[in-house]
Amino acid sequence: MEKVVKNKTILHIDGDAFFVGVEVAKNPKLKGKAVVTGEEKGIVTALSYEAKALGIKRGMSTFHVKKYFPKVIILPGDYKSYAKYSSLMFDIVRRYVDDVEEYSIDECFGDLTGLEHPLKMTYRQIAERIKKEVNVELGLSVSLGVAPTKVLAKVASKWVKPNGLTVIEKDNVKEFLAKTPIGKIWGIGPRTAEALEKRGIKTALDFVNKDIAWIGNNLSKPYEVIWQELNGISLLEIDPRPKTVYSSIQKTRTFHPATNDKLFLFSQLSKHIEEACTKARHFDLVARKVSFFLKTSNFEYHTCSVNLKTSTNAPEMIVTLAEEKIKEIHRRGVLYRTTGVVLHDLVSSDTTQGDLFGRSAQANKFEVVHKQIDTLEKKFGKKVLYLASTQKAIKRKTGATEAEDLDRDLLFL
DNA sequence: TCTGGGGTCCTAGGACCC
DNA sequence: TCTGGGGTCCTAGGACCC
Repeated sequence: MEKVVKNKTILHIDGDAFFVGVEVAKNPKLKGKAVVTGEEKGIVTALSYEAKALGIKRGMSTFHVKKYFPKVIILPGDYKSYAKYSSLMFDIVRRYVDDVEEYSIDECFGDLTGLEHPLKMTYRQIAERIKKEVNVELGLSVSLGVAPTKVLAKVASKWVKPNGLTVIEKDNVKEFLAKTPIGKIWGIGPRTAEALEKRGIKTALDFVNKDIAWIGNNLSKPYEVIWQELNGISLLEIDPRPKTVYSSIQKTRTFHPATNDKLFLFSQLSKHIEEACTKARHFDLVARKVSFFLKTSNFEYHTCSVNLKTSTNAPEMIVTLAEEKIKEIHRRGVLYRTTGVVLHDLVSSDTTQGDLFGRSAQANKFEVVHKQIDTLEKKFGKKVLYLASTQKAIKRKTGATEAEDLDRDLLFL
């Protein structure tokens, strides 16, 4: 049987300066003002168009903003609200579209294919309705793109921003691609863009005009997919599954100044392990592999990873491992700016394997204890209990006094 | 871009096995 | 002991995304 390639119509919605958008929706007095979020992190994580116009950029330190742009309003991130508005936005899309992929907190894709007749609207009209309802009901500004593939829908939603709606038809794809620098295409980052530009490929149209064989010979597989998608052939599917399955969980932290203090670095790792394990327990996942890294002030990674004999989400054994392994990767005289822990090969913990091959009794015992601690912490707030090895990281972070530290010492496991 | 934090996927190359 | 060739599995690391 011949495989029928169906023409698809994909919708992409992108929140405009989403975090700030939500802040304005919560407090309309902020409308039209230069607003940034990220106070709690010390760097700008999102900024209003008015702030952008002043020359403020993402990643700029809030200290710098305060000093040079004293009128800018700096807000702490309110991630609970962002998540709430996000899911309200996706719900509006689901009024019209069955298959919705929640791609990130402020973006989703929807498969509009075949909805013209049942909804008695053109694709553009469907998008207009969704946009209007998000604008009116949530007070959020969003930009929408409608196109034959996901990659083209991303091009479309970026075309007019903020508050735009752009439809790319099969026949006018090339007009859009001619005006799109190759590095702006979803999936083509700075490395690949630079390599392509050196070979004379500057726009997405230049890329599409290359032979598919050339792409295959010079680039890796994902770029062949991008090539097809830009040519209007839909290969990337909408994945409507809720995003609760992680294949890895990581916790990292950068600190200043960079340091060589092994004990401090270890206790940072210890804290990361606890946090990562807490998240794993929340999703009932256990890790089969864990890796640790130290990042130097030159942005080099010193990594090591370990396969766990017993998969687990309890931090004790992992912390012991980290203590050994840090000796291997830590070097004298090197300054480190970031520490990180990644739990890999996560599998559901309730797929209880037989005792022989499964989790050891000890791992299970720890996990049960931690489940109880999790409940306790939900009641009394975060960080009621933590491992002794994490102490130094907590101390340094909060700048707590000796007396306060002593108080907390009583709660050690 | 003087670079925060949390994810995914792909590939080259080594180890090991006929 | 030396010689092929081929397959699979795993690892580290790169590149990309928000």
